[in-house]
Amino acid sequence: MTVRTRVAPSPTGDPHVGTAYIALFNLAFARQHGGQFILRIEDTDQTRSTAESEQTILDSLRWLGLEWDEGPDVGGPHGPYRQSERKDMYGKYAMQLVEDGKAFLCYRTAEELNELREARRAAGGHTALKQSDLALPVEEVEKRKAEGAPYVVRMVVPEGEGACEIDDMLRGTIELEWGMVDAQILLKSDGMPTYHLANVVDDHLMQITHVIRGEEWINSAPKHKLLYEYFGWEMPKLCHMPLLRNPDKSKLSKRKNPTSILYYQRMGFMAEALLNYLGRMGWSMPDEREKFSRQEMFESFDIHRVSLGGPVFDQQKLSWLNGLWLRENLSPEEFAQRYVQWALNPEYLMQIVPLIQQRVDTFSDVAPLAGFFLSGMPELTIEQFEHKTLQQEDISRVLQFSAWYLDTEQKWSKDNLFPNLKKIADALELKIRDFLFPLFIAIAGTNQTVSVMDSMEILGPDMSRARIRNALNVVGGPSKKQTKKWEKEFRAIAETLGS
RNA sequence: GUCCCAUUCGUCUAGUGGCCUAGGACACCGCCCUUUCACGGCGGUAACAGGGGUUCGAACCCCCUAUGGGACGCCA
Repeated sequence: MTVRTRVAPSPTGDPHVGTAYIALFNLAFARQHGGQFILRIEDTDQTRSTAESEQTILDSLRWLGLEWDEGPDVGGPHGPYRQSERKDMYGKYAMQLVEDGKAFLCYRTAEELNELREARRAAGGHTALKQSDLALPVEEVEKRKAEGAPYVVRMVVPEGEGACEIDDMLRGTIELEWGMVDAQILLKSDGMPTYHLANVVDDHLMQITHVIRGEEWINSAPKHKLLYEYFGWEMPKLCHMPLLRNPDKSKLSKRKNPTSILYYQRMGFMAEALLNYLGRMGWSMPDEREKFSRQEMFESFDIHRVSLGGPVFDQQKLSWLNGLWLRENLSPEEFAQRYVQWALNPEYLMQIVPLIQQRVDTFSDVAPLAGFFLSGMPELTIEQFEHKTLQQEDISRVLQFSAWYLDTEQKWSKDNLFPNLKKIADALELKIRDFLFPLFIAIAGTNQTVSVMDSMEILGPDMSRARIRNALNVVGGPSKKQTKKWEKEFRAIAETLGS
C-alpha cells in the first residue's frame, strides 16, 4: 500500500498547518497499514515556489516529526515540475489521449472563454464548458493554427444528463453531476501539465493506492476518475478530510488566524504538542485521551474515527495542550535544553545581535531591549499608543492600513516592506517616523528599541501580522462604515505599491 | 447563482437503534491547596439545528427545510 499527499508551496514560502494536518493523516494511515507514505511537492504553476520555500516546507514538516518515504521517482528527481523532460513526459500522455479521442486541442482565447462563461452564468445554469461549447468553425481553427496561435489540450467530458459516482472512504458514494464538470485543461499553452493531469499520471507511475486529501478536492474527483478510465488505470481509493477552520468557520486563512508552522515554532510551541493538536482535529483516540504522541496515534489509528465537521483551530486549547507537554514530558534539564535551543540558538540569535550590540552598555540591557523577540503577544494598553501628534483615529488607521498591506505582501524582507510602508505613510500624509510609531508599539511594545523593519523581518509574516492585529484590538479598529471608506482609500494606495 | 460536503455544549469531541437523565476536554464560573500568581484537586453552567417519517424504541436510519463551509481558473 502506498499513500501520498501533495503539498502546494505557498507563495510566501510559509508552510501551512493545513499541509501538516493532511500529511499527518496520510502518514498515520500508511504506518497503520505498514505502507509507504509519499510526500510530493506540487508546483506545475511555477509562480509559487522557490527552492528555498520548498526547503522551508520540508524542514517544517520534519521539525513536526513527520517523515516520508522516497517512493519511485517520476520523470526525474523529486521536486517541482520545472524540467523540460517533464514537459515531454506529460505532453506524451496528453497527446495519447488526443489520439484516442479523449482529449482535444482548444484554440479559444481568454476573452472568448470569459464571454462564454458570462453567458452561461447569465442564463443561470451550470458554467461548465464542454467540447461542443468550445468548438470553433473549422476554418477558424485552421486560421489560428496557421497563425501559430497558442492552444491548450482539454479533456473530453460527458455531455448531457447523468452523474459520476465517487467512492469516498469516509463519506460513502458521492454523486456529482457531469453537468458541473468542464472540459478541464490538461496541458497549458506553455506545454506544462495542470495539477489534474500531473496528479493522475504521477499517482499511477508511483503506484499510489490511497489518496487522502482535503475536502476542497471532492468536486474535481470526477475529472480524475475519468482520466483513470481514459488511461485504463486503476484508480486509488479516495478519502477527503474536513478542512481546518477559522473561529468564524471559514477555511483556515492567514488573514484571520496564524497558519504558518513557523509562527507556532516562533511562538514557542513544542513540535510534539502541535502535532498532537493536529491529530485531535477531526480525530479522537478510542479512549478519548487528549494527549498522545505521534507513535501512540499511529498505533491506535483508524481512519474511520475521523469526524467530518470542519474543526475550528483553537489557539487556546493548543496552548493548554502545549503546557501539558511542557510540564509533564520534560525534565528540568530537558526543559532548559529545549529553551536554549528555541531562544538562544545561533541562527536566531545572530539575526538579533547585530541590531542590539551597538545599543547596549551591559548584557543586562539585552533582555529589556530585545525581549520581544522571545515573546508571544505583548501586553498592550491603550495608553502606550498615546502620541504627541497622532490622534487615536490616526493610530487605528496606520495599523489597519499596514495590516491590509502586510496580509497581501508575499516578499517578506525589510527592503521590500519599507518602501511600501513609506508609500502608505506618504499617502496618509504622515511623516514616516510618526507612521512607524504605532508599528513599534504593536511589534515591540515600545519605540525605545531596534528598527521595527528589521524586527518584522526577523519575527516573520505571521507573528508580525498577529501582533498588529492584537494592537488593533487594543486601539479599536474602524467602525463598519469607516472600514468601507478606508478600504476604498487603501485600494487606491495598494495599486501604487511595488513588490 | 449552480452543484457538493457537513451540522452533538461557545470550541474540540464521545456516541454507529435501547447502556443517554447525552460522557470527556478547552474556555468560563465557584470552592480547596497556596505568602501572590500559576500548576494541581474538587464542583458548576452549557449541546443532539428545526420539522416530518421508519421503529416497540432514534443523537444514531430516511425525507424536507434552515444554517455553515467548499467547488465552479491556462492555481493547487
